[in-house]
Amino acid sequence: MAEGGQGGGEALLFLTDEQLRKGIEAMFFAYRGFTADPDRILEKHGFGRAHHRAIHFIGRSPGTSVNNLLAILGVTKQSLNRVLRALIEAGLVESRVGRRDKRERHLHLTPAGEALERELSDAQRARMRAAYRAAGAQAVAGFRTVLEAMMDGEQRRQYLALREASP
Amino acid sequence: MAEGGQGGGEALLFLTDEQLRKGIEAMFFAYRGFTADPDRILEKHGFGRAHHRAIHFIGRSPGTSVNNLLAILGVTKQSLNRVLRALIEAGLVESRVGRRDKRERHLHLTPAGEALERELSDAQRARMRAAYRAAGAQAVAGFRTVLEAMMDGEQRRQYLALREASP
DNA sequence: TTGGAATGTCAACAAGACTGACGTAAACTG
DNA sequence: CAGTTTACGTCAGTCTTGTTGACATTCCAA
Repeated sequence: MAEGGQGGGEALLFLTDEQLRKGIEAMFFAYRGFTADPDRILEKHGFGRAHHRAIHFIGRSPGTSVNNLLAILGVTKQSLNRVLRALIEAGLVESRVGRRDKRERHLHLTPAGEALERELSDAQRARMRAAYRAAGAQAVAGFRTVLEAMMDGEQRRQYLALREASP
Repeated sequence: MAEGGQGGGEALLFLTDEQLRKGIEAMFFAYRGFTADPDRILEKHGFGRAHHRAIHFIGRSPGTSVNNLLAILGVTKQSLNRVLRALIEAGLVESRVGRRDKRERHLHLTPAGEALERELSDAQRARMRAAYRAAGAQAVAGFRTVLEAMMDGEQRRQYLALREASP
């Protein structure tokens, strides 16, 4: 179908409500699959999704400040703080007082934190890899394109900022 | 087009960890965008995401049983019951005793429930439509293909079952 | 130097998930 | 027909993760 060439075929785009609804439901079910593996691992360690998100983005941007993490995660600082405290107590995250600005705390994963990060992202990558393989390269490109278009402006800005960091 | 993605280029599929990570982060940020509009509407009415999910799937499959809804949503009956009770009290959902099997309750949206369902799904469809338009037809196909591949087997079964209902 | 802004912490609360136990009515089964 | 299973509802208690509000510390600029 849609051999419209990479022109992409705006012309072929018949968007019935039913098709849109399928997209919505696909997001719902796929997101559950997307979080299923990490959830199982986290439970073993007594953590939840909030901890996963913190670990992910600290691992992604070592030395990030609490405020920066706050902006990415879109939660209140009090909520993040609880999560962070648990991770620091468990010895997975280290919080270093800023050298230039002592109000800031710079966050890093400890070796144990890196190990859990790897365990979590290995699982998630394995699922993503399988899905990508099953779908093919063109599908993958389309997948990313639609997801980016679905973000709010601010979210897309943050997403692309992460992208820059490691192109 | 799913199979082997013919032009799709399995050959072109270089799945670096970095690329996979981008896909993971895209899911994270896109899902936030995906739920942002409904969340705003729900707040006005004093409901949450859990209510949205129930409303969506009742609207999708009118007359569905509690047990069926339970399976789709993947929560406990206690959790669903709290949500359902609120929706029934608010006059958005009606629970009818089954005719054939009187143990069952068949769930329907009232006119008010349908109105809220429409308000919610209009918002969500508008975003989905904009994303689809921006991405093009091929991207849309790829998007759905990858999402389906990302589901667990049971989830995919349920997703496709909904699909059948209205092809 | 002093007051405001930024950063982070502690405390209390709410939503929404969970488990476990129990009750009722209807349907099924030997 | 008696006993078991199924479908649903409810009460009670816990956990995670979000929320506000109040407060301490640090920096910076008037």
